[in-house]
Amino acid sequence: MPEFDNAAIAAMLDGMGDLLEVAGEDRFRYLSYHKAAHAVRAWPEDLSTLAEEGRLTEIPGVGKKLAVSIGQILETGSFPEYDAVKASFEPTLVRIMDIPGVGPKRARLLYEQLGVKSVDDLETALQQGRLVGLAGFGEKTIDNIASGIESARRHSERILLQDALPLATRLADELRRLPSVERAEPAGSVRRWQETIGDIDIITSSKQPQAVMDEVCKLPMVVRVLGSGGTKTSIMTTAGLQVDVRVVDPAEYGAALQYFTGSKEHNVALRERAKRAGLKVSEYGVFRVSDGERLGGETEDEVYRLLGLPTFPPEIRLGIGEIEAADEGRLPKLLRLQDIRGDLHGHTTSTDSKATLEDNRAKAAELGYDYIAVTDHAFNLRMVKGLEPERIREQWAAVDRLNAEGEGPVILKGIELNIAEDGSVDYDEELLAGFDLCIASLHGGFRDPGEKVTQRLLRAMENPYVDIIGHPTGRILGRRNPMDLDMDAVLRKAGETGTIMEINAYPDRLDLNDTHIRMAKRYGVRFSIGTDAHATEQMNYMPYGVATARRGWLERRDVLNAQPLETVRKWLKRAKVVGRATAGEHRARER
DNA sequence: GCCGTTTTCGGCCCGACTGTTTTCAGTCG
Repeated sequence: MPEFDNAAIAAMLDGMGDLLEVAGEDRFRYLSYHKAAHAVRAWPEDLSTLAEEGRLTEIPGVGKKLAVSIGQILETGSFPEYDAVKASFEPTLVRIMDIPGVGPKRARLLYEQLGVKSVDDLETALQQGRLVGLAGFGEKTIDNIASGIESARRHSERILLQDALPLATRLADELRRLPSVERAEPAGSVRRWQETIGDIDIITSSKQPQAVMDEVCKLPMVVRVLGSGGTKTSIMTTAGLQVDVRVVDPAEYGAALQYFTGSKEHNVALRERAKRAGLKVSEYGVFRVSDGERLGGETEDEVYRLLGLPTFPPEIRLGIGEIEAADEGRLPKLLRLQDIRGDLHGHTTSTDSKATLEDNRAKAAELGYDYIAVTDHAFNLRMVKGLEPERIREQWAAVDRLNAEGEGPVILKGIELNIAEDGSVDYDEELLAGFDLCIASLHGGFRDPGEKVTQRLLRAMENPYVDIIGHPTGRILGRRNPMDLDMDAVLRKAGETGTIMEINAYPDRLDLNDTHIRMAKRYGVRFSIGTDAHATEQMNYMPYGVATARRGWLERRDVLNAQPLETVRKWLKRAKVVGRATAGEHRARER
């Protein structure tokens, strides 16, 4: 019986919601499954624990019925209602709803009339001309579905934030320079610093909307104009990314920015709350329901203020309880980029980086850091010339020389250890004790059974010289799935042993992710945000790590490298071991 | 299916576009 973690349960609830939608069920019934799935996915505790303690209904959107269903998923891997719907409709059928223009009604019609069960089936039916004459399928609709299949295939993979954010920022800058434009900002998932992006949204305000739309089409980065109307223009850029630029009246700018920033779930929660207060929120402003009067919407601050709420940082607009937290005064004071005082994960030319120790220190100085750690690969990672003990001692001597110069950020002697099959790490204890800090990471066995990789990590965390676990789940966005870890056990162990969890800021890792961070915080875990730079310019990745931490509701006090150097040393596990040994030696000498 | 500072029943976010229609359903964000 495979274990069902929160993500797996959420996926099953979403699947149920999709199938109920195709089945023509009541809208609110299938939405309740999606709503519960969203809450489950973000819930910071393992649902198996909640189930044991009978607390499943504490999750918003999970009532008596769904609590039973979730219990059944945990025990049997499914639940009867899901099995029943699956018997009537092919689970692959829901995938055709990913095609623009195909929703539940058309999906069902295609299934019942033509026996279409998948995207491939649909494409075949289309080529054979079998859609012609189907009720509600005119010529235009059929054309749109044909191009929809193509674009769904092309856009199935999402773009890394790293690729989307610079483009969105540059485009907003260019738009702001246009005489017709008053304000312009990226909205959507880019503004929320979501790890991957579907498409880019830019909001502009202007008194001459048509002029803005015309200018957008003429921008140098435009390859093709996909569509342009009075309020929205869609373009394909030279980088192959689709961008929607919207223009609104200056008085509506805040409401539009708020609305298009989302997330959808945040907006729904916001509107529900507004409604209870006799207000209505839309992309045009905030209105009083009783007389329809518009109360405001020129700025985002105004929108939130009218609702009696603070302006939420975009990163936490996820609809996972932030509004309730604000009402109860529980909103965190989020970590900021300027709180970061150093970077504790980075490599040099001694192993597989393009940068030298001096390069890294110079870059750290440029970034205004107080300290930096060199954490090259340890011996057992042979493919990148992991360091032998002699070369470590050479590096330490080099670090001592640079630190003795007394200029620039302090360099800490670190290492990125490899966690072996049995959970042990490189080197002997004496050498390990000589480092200022040790990161330990898994560099293989990513597809091993969950039990095995979990045990490896747990064992490593018991090691008193392992201060930090690097990129804990091993995922690489778009290329490698996270390991099948029991994250609840891992993060609990981190809390128990005082092992710091890394938030790897490398844009295709962002590992831990926001959900795991919230889970870990409940166990009192502390975090280190490291760029894992293999070239000096990659030290610029820190904002991606900070944004991930913010999405995980972290504050300055949760983060190791947001502390002064003395505190960094105190938080490391070795402060106890090495500190105790030193104190012991000291006492011995006194006798 | 969930939920309650009007409610344990009757609601459940808001608006726009498109296409195929004669007043609106389906889809989307």
